[in-house]
Amino acid sequence: MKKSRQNSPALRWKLKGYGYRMTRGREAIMKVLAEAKDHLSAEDIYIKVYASYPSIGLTSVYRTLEVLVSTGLVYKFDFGEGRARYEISEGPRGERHHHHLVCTDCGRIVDYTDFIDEELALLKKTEVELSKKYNFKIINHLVQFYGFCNKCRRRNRK
Amino acid sequence: MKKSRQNSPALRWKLKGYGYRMTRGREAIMKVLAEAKDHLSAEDIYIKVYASYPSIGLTSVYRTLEVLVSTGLVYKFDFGEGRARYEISEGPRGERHHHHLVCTDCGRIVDYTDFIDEELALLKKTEVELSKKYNFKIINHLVQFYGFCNKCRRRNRK
DNA sequence: ATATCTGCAAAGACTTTGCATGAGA
DNA sequence: TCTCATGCAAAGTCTTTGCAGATAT
Repeated sequence: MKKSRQNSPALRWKLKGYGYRMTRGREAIMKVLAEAKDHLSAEDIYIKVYASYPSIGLTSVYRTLEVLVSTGLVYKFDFGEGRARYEISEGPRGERHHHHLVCTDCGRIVDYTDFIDEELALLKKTEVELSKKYNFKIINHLVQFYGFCNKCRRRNRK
Repeated sequence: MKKSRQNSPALRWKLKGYGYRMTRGREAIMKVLAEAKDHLSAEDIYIKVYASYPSIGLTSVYRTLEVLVSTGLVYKFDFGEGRARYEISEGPRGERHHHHLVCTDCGRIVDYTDFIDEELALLKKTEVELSKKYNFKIINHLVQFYGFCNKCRRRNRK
């Protein structure tokens, strides 16, 4: 059974649960996100969807992403490239939940899940305390490390 | 003694140490950053500098910020507003080092230093392990929590 | 049937670039 | 002096908006 067959209906149901209509474009976008291995930009998604559904418009990609991000189904990231990147969410405790290592030189991104349990435990604890102290309802967190990857370090003697 | 008198010369020295020339514009920008309580956008900085040095150009602000960020003297943040915000750096172990709590509704940002020690200890440990495993030279990290602040939660019943 | 959603074109917003002039060391 | 930095204007990118037509429920 293909991944898309597992994920799309679930996402589909979720979006409808939020009161949104399910359209061919939205479904295609969600499928691309569900199957993506990388962090895709809006244009990346547009191109991928276009291949199987050429009547898609870039505007719809942006609008759908806005909806998906606002419902928490998708994460939006900024890796300092001047464009946003998107990634399907499985919640901060989901199986594929990870944090990022970003090379500030070439933009390479490593998803890491090592030590995630310990990190998440501390983040959860911090979250509880911060919620109380600052009266925030915390929904999500972002953890990224920045530095130079192997190649860039060698190339620049960093 | 004013804060600016403490910080500007230090920053000044540092920039020169990287081989850059110290100009009136750069000094003014650094002074504004050193005295800032908030996270300033390029335009915020431009406006503040303009008040005392009207021959400043927005382009120079961008160019100076690029230099300052590349040397690590200033942090660049994205809080999801479509524009970058800048903040003076004292390094990840500096006295004023903090993490952020971001309201995704109104954009309000809280700098918190609570529990920072424990967080930093774990981050440091993670950093060491990640460096080893992925061959990265880690320079910096970013930790942000996203959610709804008190006001927005009430307003929207979140 | 009708409230939503869509694509297209245009606008908007932030940031970067080209180039001649000006200024630091 | 001579390289580096600056301002201005223009261009470049990504993203959002207006609107008439199409679509999901």
